[in-house]
Amino acid sequence: MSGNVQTIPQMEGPVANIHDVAKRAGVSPATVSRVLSNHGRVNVQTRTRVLQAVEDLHYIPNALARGLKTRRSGMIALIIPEIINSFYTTLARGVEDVTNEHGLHVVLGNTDEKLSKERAYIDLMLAHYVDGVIVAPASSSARHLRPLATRSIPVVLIDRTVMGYETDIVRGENFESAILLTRHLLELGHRQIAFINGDAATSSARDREQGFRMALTQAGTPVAEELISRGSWFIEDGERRTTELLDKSPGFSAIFAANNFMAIGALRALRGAGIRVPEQIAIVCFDDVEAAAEIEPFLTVMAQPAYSMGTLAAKLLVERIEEKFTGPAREVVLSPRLLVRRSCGAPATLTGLPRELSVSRLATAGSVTGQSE
Amino acid sequence: MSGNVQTIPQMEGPVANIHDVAKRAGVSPATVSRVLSNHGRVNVQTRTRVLQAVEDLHYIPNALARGLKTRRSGMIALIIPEIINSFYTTLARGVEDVTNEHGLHVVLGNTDEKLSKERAYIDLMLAHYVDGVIVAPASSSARHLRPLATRSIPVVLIDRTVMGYETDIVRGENFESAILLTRHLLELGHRQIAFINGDAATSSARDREQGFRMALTQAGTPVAEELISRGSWFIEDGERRTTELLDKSPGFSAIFAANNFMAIGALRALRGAGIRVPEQIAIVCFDDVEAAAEIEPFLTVMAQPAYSMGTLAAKLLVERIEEKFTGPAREVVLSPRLLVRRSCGAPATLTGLPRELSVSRLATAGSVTGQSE
DNA sequence: TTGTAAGCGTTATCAT
DNA sequence: ATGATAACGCTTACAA
Repeated sequence: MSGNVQTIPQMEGPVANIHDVAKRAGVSPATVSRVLSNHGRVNVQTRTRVLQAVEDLHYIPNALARGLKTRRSGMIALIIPEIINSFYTTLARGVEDVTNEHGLHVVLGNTDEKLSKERAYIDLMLAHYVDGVIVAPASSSARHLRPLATRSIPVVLIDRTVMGYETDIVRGENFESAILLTRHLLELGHRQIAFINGDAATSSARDREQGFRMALTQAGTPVAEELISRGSWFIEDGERRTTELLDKSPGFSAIFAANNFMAIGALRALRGAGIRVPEQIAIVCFDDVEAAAEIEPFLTVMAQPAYSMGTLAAKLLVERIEEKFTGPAREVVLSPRLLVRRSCGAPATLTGLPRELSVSRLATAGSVTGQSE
Repeated sequence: MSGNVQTIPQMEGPVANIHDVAKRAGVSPATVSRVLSNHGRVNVQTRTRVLQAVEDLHYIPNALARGLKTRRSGMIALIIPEIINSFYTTLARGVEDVTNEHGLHVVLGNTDEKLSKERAYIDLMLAHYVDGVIVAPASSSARHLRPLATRSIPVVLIDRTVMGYETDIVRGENFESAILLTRHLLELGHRQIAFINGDAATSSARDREQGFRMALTQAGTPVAEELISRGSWFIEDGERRTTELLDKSPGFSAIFAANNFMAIGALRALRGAGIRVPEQIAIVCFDDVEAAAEIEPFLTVMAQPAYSMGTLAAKLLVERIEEKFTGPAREVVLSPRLLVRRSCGAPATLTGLPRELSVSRLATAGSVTGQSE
């Protein structure tokens, strides 16, 4: 096995272009082009000759040259902030399944929640003339999205809003869902609830926090500012800030984490401090923790329909790309589901339980007034 | 909020090109090009004038035109089979972190374990003249990789081998690791072990199965063919086949799942059948189940160093792209780590436990003979 | 139905 | 140090 490896550039022949194919098929480049892009009608005889030549020469049309002419690439960009978070990857699967049906390819960019990376990806995609962009923005800033509109490249926002940029958006309902999730804790008797929020630069963080505050206010429970912590969406930060809260403002009996990752971080912190979950401190969060929940039904979560968000966003985008729809910006708001799971404390009762123990749906029209965004 | 949305193509101005920039800066297009691609030397005065014009016009160089000329795109493609599997996404993070340092952008393609999708992505990337490709192949087929070599586009395989194509590869050690993992079960007293394998078209599936067989043989335990099941790598398939095994060949006391997803599927199946894990049937698997393990230390796994695999593969690729290394194909084999976790059965003992309870490293040079690939 | 030729926006070569 | 000019490989009027 080791030893007799050959060098890499095996058979470094010249790459065939459309002229080579034309010559071999005895036609003009224009005809080859017509065959390959299915435009003008072409004799079935010559068509097969051309296809044969394409085959023989392993011809792959140069997408750069083609795009330079047509200003289209057949690619759409999907830009997400956390590639390791299953919420965004299942969403990506949804996008993919729809776009592939329309002959479009998805290229994915991970921004790591950094505006700078997001900007770089947008520019990259812009420069490559992608046909459309779906982006879950790392912040509410929209300046870097402008050039897309200028070039009339369709954009669909997903999961998060931005400010001052009207475009199609598919997102989860955050405000009322946060109210419900908070109420769930209140009903269990919790009064001192810590809120571990994500980056306040994102709309979802702001909406969820407002929902949290509203629920407390409605219940006549004072909002303890010292129990509200903001930072980044990552596991590590959730862990750090939970530890911080335990130090500075102990005494809370529950934690509301604004996403799944921070909930895991909080869990780590509590375990590290020798605190049992949920017996001593309960945790709930937004977004599901799929695989984890499979292994042990645990953590009550407000699960967003990630896959559907992806398919819907993709549909909106494809409609724009194919110009089936040219109207004003649309907003699709999907309702998360409250999944109440049992803790690990009572393993005997787990066997054979259905995977979702309890599901409550959000009413589409909420009772809360004045709340928008 | 609802109502007064404007239409999308706000400010659909013409897009500036290099001529516009040149005109505004009072220079020739060639000079603009020189400034932006840092080639020939250019007067510092004119340089700033050019950059000012670029700024003013929001000029973004057309990557298609540029690539058409230079045959480079500044992008590398990363093609993975399962975007929802954290093994591949953490690997992707590793790739990203290294390539970004070198000014290269990663575009990611998900093949869903389908050769057809992999082929489509390779062709797409080929057509777009990516500077390099890292691929975790869906099968051992290599035909569709040939054109990459023809165009001397560097390729690094990751996680899985292919047949008849010599190129750089970074992979986990599968054979001996499977032996160790099997031995772990044998030492716990298990004799009837079911093996839920992934797609036999992938090298990792074959190697892991061979390791499994070898461990049994070495221990003098007969290999029960009816307990070996092959199929796809997905959760659902792992679940289906586990149920099948429970039906047709009951009596096993442990399951060796060839990856994390099938282990989750197996767990589902066992739960569905009212079987307690690991009290009645134990499960071990390849690849970690990070988030899940955070929530409840569970499942003994052979965890591969996904992030490092990504960084290493990226380093090899960058070396090829920058032509720092032009030698023969290299093979990097990383050793997984056996993480022995406690089951959920004894929650009282969990508090404050370190996250990795026990770690054993593979010897680099194994004692097993004749085994390669 | 097919061929001719111009042009997409860059970069590279050659002058100046 | 900078400018003119010819490609790069394709598509698309327009001609035949």
